[in-house]
Amino acid sequence: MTDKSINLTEYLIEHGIRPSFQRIKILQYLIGNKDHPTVDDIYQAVAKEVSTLSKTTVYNTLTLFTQASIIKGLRASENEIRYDPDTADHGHFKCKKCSGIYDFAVNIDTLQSDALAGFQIHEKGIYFTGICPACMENKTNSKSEEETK
Amino acid sequence: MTDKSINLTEYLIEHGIRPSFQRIKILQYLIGNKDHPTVDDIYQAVAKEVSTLSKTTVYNTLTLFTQASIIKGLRASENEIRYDPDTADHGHFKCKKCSGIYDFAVNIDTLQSDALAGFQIHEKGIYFTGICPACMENKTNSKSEEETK
DNA sequence: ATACAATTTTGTAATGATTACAAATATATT
DNA sequence: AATATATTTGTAATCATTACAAAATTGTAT
Ligand SMILES: [Mn+2]
Ligand SMILES: [Mn+2]
Ligand SMILES: [Zn+2]
Ligand SMILES: [Zn+2]
Repeated sequence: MTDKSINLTEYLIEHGIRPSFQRIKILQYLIGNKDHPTVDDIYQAVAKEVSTLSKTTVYNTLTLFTQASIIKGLRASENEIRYDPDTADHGHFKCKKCSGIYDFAVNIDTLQSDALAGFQIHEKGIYFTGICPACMENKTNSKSEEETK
Repeated sequence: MTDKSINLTEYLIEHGIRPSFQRIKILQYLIGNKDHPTVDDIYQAVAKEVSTLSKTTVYNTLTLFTQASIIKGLRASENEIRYDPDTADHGHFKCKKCSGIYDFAVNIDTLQSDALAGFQIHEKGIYFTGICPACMENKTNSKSEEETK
């Protein structure tokens, strides 16, 4: 779902998900924020619009969306799951300094040597870590203390 | 760290780690069990030999070993970290049925397209999930209920 | 529209892995 | 032996996630 013109309600129905108010708002946020937000990021943001929102609903909804394969849960961060509305195969680079998570294109098919013959593959996760270009130059990057917790 | 004949004490010293009794026992267990054990696996096993062992010591030691790059922490499992004494680049396949984690060779260099030019890469994690060959045939695999929590 | 059933949301209470912390123990140095 | 340093241990937080049941919403049948 990259096309902004698509109707979110229809989109959910097409994937067998009843389009409740909360679900639409959460999906809307995800599509508008492809920076791999955490559950709390999503909760905090959507709660501003839906004041009665429960974090449990966010968890429920994300699980539902993930099962319907319209989003993907990422393990790029140590402690928490981050979510990605881009379900196409791509790699994730996590900067140790600024904690930013960058997408990167990757030719996953070249990976599939004969090593996994006989295995039925469902998901392919490519996670790199290191220092991003911005943090490489900017030695005095102070975001790390705040965010890396 | 594949050669069994190597002296564990010397090995730790070479990597700047003081070879305490607990550390040697934990390293010994890791080298002898390359099935990617959890912290609790390691604790339960080593505690049989070192009855006074504290789980905190296991955590401390694993962090120390990881920082010294003699082992690697894996995020193949959802909730818990698993540890691998094989620090060479290789992929991990997690079977959703039996929860087993399989190593697989992967040509990681072919991945590095120009997408990450300018990024300083420290770690490369390749995590696949799906069904392993054994579980594909054996439809009535009951391990899943026990182990998958 | 009303009554009933099914679904969704919500709040609160567990769970469980990891971390923080300080006292106790062991090891190194003088 | 005395003292300083490093390691281990036990217990108490932390914190993301899950479990659960009541409340609210929505769908369906009269
Ligand atoms: Mn992404
Ligand atoms: Mn491995
Ligand atoms: Zn950065
Ligand atoms: Zn299996």
